[in-house]
Amino acid sequence: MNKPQILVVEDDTAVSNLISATLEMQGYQFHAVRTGAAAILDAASFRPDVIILDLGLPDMDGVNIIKKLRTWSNTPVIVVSARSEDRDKVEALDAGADDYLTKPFSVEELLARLRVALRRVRFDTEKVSDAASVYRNGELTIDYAAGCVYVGEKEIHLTPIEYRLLCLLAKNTGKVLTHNYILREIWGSALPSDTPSLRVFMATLRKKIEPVPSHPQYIQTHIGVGYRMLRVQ
Amino acid sequence: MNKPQILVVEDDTAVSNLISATLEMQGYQFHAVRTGAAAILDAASFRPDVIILDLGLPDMDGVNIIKKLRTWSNTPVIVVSARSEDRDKVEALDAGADDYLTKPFSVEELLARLRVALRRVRFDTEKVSDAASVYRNGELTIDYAAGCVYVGEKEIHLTPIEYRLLCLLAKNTGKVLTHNYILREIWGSALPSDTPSLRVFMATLRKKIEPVPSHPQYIQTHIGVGYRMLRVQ
DNA sequence: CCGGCGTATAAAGATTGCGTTAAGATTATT
DNA sequence: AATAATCTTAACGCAATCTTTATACGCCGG
Repeated sequence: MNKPQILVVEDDTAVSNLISATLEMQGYQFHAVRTGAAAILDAASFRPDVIILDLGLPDMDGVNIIKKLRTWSNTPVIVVSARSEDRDKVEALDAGADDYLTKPFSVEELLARLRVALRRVRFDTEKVSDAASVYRNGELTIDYAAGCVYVGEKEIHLTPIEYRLLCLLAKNTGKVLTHNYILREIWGSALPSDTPSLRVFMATLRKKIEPVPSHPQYIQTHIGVGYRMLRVQ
Repeated sequence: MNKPQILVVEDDTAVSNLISATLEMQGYQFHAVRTGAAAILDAASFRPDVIILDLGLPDMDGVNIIKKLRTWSNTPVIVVSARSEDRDKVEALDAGADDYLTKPFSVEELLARLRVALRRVRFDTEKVSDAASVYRNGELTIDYAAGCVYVGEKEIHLTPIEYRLLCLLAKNTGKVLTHNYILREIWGSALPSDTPSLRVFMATLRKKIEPVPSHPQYIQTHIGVGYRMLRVQ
């Protein structure tokens, strides 16, 4: 394996420099960015092995960055945050972060936790070839990095849940996803009361992406089971 | 997936009880042991999905437990320790631990980090099990992961009960399944009134998968007993 | 050849689950 | 605090599915 690539997302220059200097000294290759938007773009284009993410960025909420990332990537995320409340930790970890360090942190500990993350990447590299950052299926295009969805040439607007739902289906094109699985993935815990909600979202999603919503081309219903994204053409 | 299995290794009764009670409340299955020797034994026999390990055990050094474990297992290990020195953390993490929590810890945080570890386990096993999830018999193909059935190249649509019925027969190819057994497996309880229903389902299933439904190739009737899936070709 | 037994098949209800709409509640935005 | 966007909930018509019922078929011993 080549030199590990690390993406550092941190707006505080002092901390960023500290981390960068440390990584350099350890022989890692890295990119440093200062905003959430840049983080998402870089995660897609540079394909880092691990992401070190500060939660307190100026432009986006850190948890939302993680969620957005997790729609298409499994790259380990180590959160570095000034917030030390349990709530913050739980929220970030449940959103998909792999580890959480509270500032001020020890450089040694960060490096150790980084090694843990890299160990895992090495372990399951090639087993799960990380998805591409653009998904195409028929007329449908999802640009994960930008968070945009197109039907043909036209960009369409999706609400957050609609977007995550579509990504989930797209990531599992060809597989039937059960209601419970979808509910767990999108809502976290499967409150059975949310099932009707899922139907509503499917309806609105189909209205936005299907040429003829009453005869779905992309999203197929499996009655009594769940839904499935079909490969078109 | 089944209930996650957790192994708790902790000699302090108070902490052990706290963790156990919490796990129980969350619906996890767990074993609690008090020594390093027992931990190694249980990790081998019990095959937990995650191990929660206290470093300060009476009989062995915690780091050595991890090292020993890592010679043959990749089960995620979450360390819980009273030592908060960087040296200890680095040592444990580099020995193969996946996470390190310092006592006193918040139960919420432990649970969140546990979920992170379980997420990884589930992900790994999913990818592995995918390979063995296709059944082939003559022209018949069942893709368990995708939940689809093909006859030749053509996908055919099955209702939930038809699908479960076919899977049941397929998983017992060559064996005769009695009416009662099938009724219990598919309907849960064997109400004898459902037997005619079973016949109807067999008929529709045969119509969908058999080239000549009146001369079944796959599903054989054993009069007075039940049905059997035959190995074709 | 007949009649009983168990099965296959068809068709007719009964039931369940889905899609859709719209209104109310919640959350984000300004 | 007001407004807009989003999410949740409830209701209802409709379609798919399941169960039931009825009839026909084949096998076997008399």
